[in-house]
Amino acid sequence: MPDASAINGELQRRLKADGLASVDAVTAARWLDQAGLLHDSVQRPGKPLRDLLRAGRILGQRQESNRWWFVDRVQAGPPAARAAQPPAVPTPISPPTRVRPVAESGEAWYEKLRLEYRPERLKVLLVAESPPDPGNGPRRFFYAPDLSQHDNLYRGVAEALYGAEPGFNVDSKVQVLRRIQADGFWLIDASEQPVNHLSSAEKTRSIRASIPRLVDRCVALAPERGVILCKRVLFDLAATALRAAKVAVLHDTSIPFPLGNHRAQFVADFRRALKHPQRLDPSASESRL
DNA sequence: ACACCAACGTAAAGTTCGAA
DNA sequence: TTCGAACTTTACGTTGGTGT
Repeated sequence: MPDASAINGELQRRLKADGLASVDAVTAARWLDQAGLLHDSVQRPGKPLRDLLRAGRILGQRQESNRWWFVDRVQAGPPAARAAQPPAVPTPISPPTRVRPVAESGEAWYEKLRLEYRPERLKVLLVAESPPDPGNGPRRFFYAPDLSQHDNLYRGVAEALYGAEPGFNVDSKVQVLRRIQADGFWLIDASEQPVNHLSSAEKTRSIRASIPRLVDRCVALAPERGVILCKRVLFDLAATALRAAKVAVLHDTSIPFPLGNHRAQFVADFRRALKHPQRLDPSASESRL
């Protein structure tokens, strides 16, 4: 009989040591095998741990809608006592205690710019993937005052909102950002750390891990009309969770990132989303922005 | 232990834009 | 005109979860 207390202790210890908010069942099973606490199955990796998960014996266990199991890091407390709690109840970490392992300086730069353009009255919350990792080049960002050739998201949003107006100049970035702010739009990122330098698999894992916190933030920000997810993978990973949390997602299909030939599609989908009938407050005014 | 199915991960292809 | 960068889409093999 596996020692559930020792297993829970080891999983929480590894999550804390690695600065992770959650871990998938297969990785967790590998940890336990390495620690000599639960021998993993070679043919069916993760199987022994999944049996414990199905029995509801793992602290912080969670099963996604796609049936995949995860173990979340939980707040400090006696593991043995908490392991006996009812199974399959998500135990998310509250935002103030979440581990943020990467240097704050870059993040603070993004956050400062973002806050400069936070609208007084938030109508539509735009969600992007993450701030871009500039590599060795200058930092880039949706809310950065300089317009670079890589400002695809800014160009897409500006085009969608104001591109139909004669004489609209997308190059006046600061003025356009102020107008976006005045019109009640604000952009946040699903992942607060850049993920564009990661492999597609790592990127997906990173975004998926950020979804619970993204949902919390969207609920807290409570945009009047709802959110628009500005990339296909974001819609695929977050739309269901957002709707489950009673956050209105203003489009029913994924919207492509506004890059190159996909910008026209983004603009069309974005404009359609703004006409979406879904509302958080059915009594809200019918007037458009 | 096995079969089945859905979801995932990865590589390759496709598209556009800007620079040379 | 060509090439490379940046990114999405697609196809297909692999993997994970479940029921028996």
